[in-house]
Amino acid sequence: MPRKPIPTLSDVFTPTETPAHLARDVIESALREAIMDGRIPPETPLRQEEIAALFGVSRMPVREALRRLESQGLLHIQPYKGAVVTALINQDAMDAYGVRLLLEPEALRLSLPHLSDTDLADASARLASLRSARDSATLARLNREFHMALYRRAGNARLLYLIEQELEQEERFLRFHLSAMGTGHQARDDHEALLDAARSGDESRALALLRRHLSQAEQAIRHYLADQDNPESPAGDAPRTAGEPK
Amino acid sequence: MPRKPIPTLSDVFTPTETPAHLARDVIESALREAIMDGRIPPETPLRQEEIAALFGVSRMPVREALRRLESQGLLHIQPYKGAVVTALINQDAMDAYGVRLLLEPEALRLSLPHLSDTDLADASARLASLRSARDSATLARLNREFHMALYRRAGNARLLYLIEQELEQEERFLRFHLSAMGTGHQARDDHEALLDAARSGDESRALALLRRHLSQAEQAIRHYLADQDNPESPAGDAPRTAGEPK
DNA sequence: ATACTCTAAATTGGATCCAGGATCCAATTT
DNA sequence: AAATTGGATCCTGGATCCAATTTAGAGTAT
Repeated sequence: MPRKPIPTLSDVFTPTETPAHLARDVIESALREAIMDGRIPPETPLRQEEIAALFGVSRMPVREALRRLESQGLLHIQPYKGAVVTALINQDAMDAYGVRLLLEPEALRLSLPHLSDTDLADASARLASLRSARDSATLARLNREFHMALYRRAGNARLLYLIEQELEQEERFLRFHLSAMGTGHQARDDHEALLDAARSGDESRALALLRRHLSQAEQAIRHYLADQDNPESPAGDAPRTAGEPK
Repeated sequence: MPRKPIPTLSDVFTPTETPAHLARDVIESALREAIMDGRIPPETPLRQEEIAALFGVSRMPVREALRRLESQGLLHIQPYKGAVVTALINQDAMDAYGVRLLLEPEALRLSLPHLSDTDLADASARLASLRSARDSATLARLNREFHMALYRRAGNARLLYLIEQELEQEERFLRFHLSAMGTGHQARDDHEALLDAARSGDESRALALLRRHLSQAEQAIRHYLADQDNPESPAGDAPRTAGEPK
């Protein structure tokens, strides 16, 4: 009996050459999903035996799944000590915004002339959903999908792959911290203007808007992280990662 | 007597950061090396049992090593069919040059003001070695090291990581095809001029040279690949490498 | 001879077992 | 009481065994 396949967008890059539901693939997808949407918070140690029991398999497929997740940067494995979920975006990882400021405008520039009405409608649909969505997880996902919809026709698979990597990292961060940051409306206006520029095919305006949007997002996160590390107004209590061992 | 009577053991023993030589890590490194320098050519199927026997271990550490190499893009694994070494740069992978044309000039721009005499000496040393090196493997490696030496001070770890990834792919390709391409001297002049511009801190000239260098390298490889696929003198041709099975 | 079917060998996926390192805790020492 | 040590326990790394799948080959019918 084929189990319900877990829809992962990484399937976009691996053209579903794995029709069989191998345990290791099921576990890998499930763990990635769980890590990405925060059900498994950062710093959580992953015990092979525990996961194996959870899925009703032996430790073997778990081990192979963990190895792959490590290569994808979601886990950190130390010999004889095990795997822990990697931390979210921190000050060091802010470098990614510098990279995105290079990659995404170029992707948009390449994609703009080839965007179809369907593509624009897809992006618009995400925006509409963004307005009504309440939970951070959905908001973060829609944000990524909106951006990718605009870049989709860039015609450079490698470029799109790298951008998606960065966007997934941001998504994971936003799922955790978006509500505490409270900059959703800011980004919404940016998105509206960006989509409008894309619709009219105004390249220079669209690129300028995207660059500004990314810069502001970087600044927002940078300030948020700085406040986390050194809270000046401890009114809104920062949910310090308690990390209670289960 | 203020003299310490007994030196601490940490002074006696160098705190080596790599104490454990796990089989899977040894195998992973060995296989990557072998794939990168061409001892295992593309399209080669890798049999777990064969590799295990070669290293005198069981299939288990081999399997974990293969998993990681797959995530790193060196292998392609299909369920129940096994792992094959991925093909080298092909027409599809030329996308990478578009990405490099974005990333590397930015890295050079960021790095240029902070390059020390030591960094420039390192780059110069690579150039000197490039002049005397004969085999493609060494040439390809020195090419990568020369570029990275110039970018080293960019101060954006993520950017440098991505560039290194792309350079390693190119290195792997060049180890195979550099001798057949015969464009080594072309690149040498580019490198000389680039290093000169970097020495004088002439940012705009250095960036222009780098962009031209990358564009020409892309064109050289593109033409080479086109000739491979569609040779002007169709004599006894090499086995056609069955393109996209789509 | 060619195409087809079915079987056996080859190969990978997964389960179970054992060994070695890491961690925690009590016992001993200072 | 604080620190060190011995050892019990947990967890991971690797080996071996069995199951599932693919592939190659023998055999048969057309």
